[in-house]
Amino acid sequence: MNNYSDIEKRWQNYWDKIKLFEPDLKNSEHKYYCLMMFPYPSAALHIGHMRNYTLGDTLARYKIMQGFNLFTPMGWDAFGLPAENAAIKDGIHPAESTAKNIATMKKQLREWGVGYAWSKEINSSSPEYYKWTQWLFLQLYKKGLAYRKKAKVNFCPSCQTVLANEQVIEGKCERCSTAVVQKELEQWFLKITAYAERLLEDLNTLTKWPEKVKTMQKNWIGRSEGAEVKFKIKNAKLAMQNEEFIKVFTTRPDTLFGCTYLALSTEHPIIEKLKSKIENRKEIEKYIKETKRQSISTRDILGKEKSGVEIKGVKAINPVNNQKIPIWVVDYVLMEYGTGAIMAVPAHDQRDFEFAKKYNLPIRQVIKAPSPKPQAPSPKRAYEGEGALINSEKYNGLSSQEAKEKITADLQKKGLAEKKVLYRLRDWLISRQRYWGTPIPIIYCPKCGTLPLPGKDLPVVLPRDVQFKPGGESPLKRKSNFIQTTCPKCGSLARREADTMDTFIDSSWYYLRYLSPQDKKDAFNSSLVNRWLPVNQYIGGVEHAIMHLLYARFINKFLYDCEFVNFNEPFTSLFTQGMVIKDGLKMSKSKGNVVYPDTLIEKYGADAVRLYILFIAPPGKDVEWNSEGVAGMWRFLKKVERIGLRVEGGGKRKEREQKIEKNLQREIHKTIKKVTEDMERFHFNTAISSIMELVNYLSRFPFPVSRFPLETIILLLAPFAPHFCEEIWQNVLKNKGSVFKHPWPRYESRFIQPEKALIIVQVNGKLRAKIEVERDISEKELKELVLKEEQLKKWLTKPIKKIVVVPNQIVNIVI
RNA sequence: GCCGGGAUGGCGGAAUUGGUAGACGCCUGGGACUUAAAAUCCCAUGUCCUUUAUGGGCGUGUCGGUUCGAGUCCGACUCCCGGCACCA
Repeated sequence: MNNYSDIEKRWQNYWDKIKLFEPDLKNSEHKYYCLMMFPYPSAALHIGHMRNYTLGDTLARYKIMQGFNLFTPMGWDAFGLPAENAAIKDGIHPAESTAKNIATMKKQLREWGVGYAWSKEINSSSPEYYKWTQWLFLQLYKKGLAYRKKAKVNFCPSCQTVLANEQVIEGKCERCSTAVVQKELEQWFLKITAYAERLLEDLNTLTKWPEKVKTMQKNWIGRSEGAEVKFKIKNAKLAMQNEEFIKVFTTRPDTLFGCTYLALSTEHPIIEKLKSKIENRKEIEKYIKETKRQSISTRDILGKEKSGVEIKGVKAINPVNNQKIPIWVVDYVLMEYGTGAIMAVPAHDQRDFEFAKKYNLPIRQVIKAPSPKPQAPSPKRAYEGEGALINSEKYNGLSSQEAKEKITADLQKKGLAEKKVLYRLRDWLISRQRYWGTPIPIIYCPKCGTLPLPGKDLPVVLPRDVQFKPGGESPLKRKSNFIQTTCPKCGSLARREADTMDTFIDSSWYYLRYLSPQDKKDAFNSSLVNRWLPVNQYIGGVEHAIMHLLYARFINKFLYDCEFVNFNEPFTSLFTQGMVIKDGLKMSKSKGNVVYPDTLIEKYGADAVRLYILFIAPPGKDVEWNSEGVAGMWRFLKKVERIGLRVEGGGKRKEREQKIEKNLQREIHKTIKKVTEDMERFHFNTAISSIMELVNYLSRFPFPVSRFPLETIILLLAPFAPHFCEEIWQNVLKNKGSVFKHPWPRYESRFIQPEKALIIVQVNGKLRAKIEVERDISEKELKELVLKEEQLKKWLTKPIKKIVVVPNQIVNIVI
């Protein structure tokens, strides 16, 4: 083969013609829904993308050969920030650039031999799709799961625009370097917290998800059991009747006696309330102003060194011992989590410990670590484990567990504490002050208030004809014929919501739409969806482990509760692929380290590149890209091709199989077994290497050989190198029909078992000899054989203490 | 800062359950074939020592532990990567 492009195109057209990837959706028997996370249509796809899609395609082709009724659709997560930025910068309409990118990507996917059920293609930015994203929002609204509240955004005063966290670089606007400020806006939220417990609990049912993803989700939801404790505020001027409290949440009420100060978030409302009593008001106000976060991102807030200022003139009363303790305003307590205030226990919390050291606050040990690891709070660390209470008056000697119960119960009697379960998970802020997204179907009427758009009026169409200003303010806001509308209830002049939705909503339900992308009546066809879902295999980047996968699970559960779907979790099995790294960084256009596969494909063919990309590492791991090895895969395919030219004649496959030489027979069946097992666990790299071993074995074999070994190799290789294998299968081996319509080969165990066993003989765990013996001989016989071995004599210089025998494998002599 | 993951030759990696570390491929060196080149084939290729036949020591990020036996399990640490709620 020398003209790859022609041969590859021919087979790509052939697969179209035989509808290899077009499923029969009416028949869901033996179904296999293989789903790749749909991509954002960025410019051209690079090697990193190619890795993801060949991985999915290889699995899909393997499943076809196994006889599954495969459904593997593809679509476009087409709304989002980059297209809008490009529009602002270059004046090209997002719809235009998106369409162009999609065309490029489809062409590339095709050239790679990556097949999809293109008749089911979806695009989240088309009105046919986002109409139903809006419908979904209305369902959530109807059930009280969508609500409005104030929330902060990054705002660039110079560009007059809201910035994404990504656009804030060290507190400054990425476009104009102006210091970013925070702005409070009324925004829409989805009540994902109402599902916190179920999202957590049902992780247990996801047995085919990677543990690491489940752990990350679990920690993200962050369920903690503890108590909310009230600290009274003392001030000379504060009368008893209008007592103020500061509430804190703690998982460690057992350490209450070690609490030596309270720490408040800079946004805690009590500061404003106590204003008149604070002696160092100026100082506090100055501190709050200075530390006013320049970014709303947690990593910026918690990533820097902690600081704080003591509030003078007021003290808090520790409810367990009535001790007066200072109150500090600090920058390491988030208003969003818990009560916005914490009780600080420097002896038993590392952050508090460091803070106390810095500002010379008292550190009081109240928990004694259980021996044998006596761990007093050393000069360097807090002891964060549990243990026995000390310095805690009547609770001394109790275990942490007992003390938690008892102290909480005692405080509860006095109305000073309450048992609580707290989640770290926050509600999902979905409002975006941007153009290129799904409009939120809400109308604000001066008389009737906030109203959902009636379903019959959907979709709220995103106006095409808008102006993108260099400043970057959302063009929807200025589009008066979009904003102005009439109230669906009273008919008076009303205003549309100008914000659009987070694109994560688009991607939280798309897997349902694929079954009926042209449906005009419903978002999805429940009866089809219930037969074809949950998705058998979901494949995507590990960077989506938390947000996208949690949002999709949440929306699915919501739809389940509404009885639109009858499955509780959308994705049965999840595979997270690794990233392609170049020069130590994730390959991405913004980092300027992308490698495009096109020239490699031109030189070596798509199959060699596919093979190489799957060969260099297991698909779950990150891999550093180096184009040099592609040639090796090309050589490998050439070698297979040469064997193809030297096989002999016809006969029935079964007969050919019988005639084969015994050792070759064993190698073939061993390889089938190995490749099949590797396919199941996504170890495509070792699957390929064992096919290579068989090819090496065969190429050293006296020729001609019968067709059976080569046919097997072609079948095993077909999912990886589809064009090449189809060509050999049909045009060299002269088989009728597609190689993918031929069943995946099966192995027979009886051919695999070797007669002899190779025994590794060790002395004190070090390899000293290898001997071949009959399989399954008794331990006694084996020991005798081993001890007779000449080459061992020189090692057995001391008396033998013990002999460890692992049958058919290893003998370790301990001297 | 917090959560999750990773580290094995010159390079990508293999070793699936604690049992021969380095499969397979790349790079590099040597040889065969050839008028020559390409292609192909063969050999070598962790490292050090003794050199020559055998061999032996060391070696899976660092330090320590468990075990007859550790890349794999446990503890502490270092560095790198992903995520941290408006990139998707």
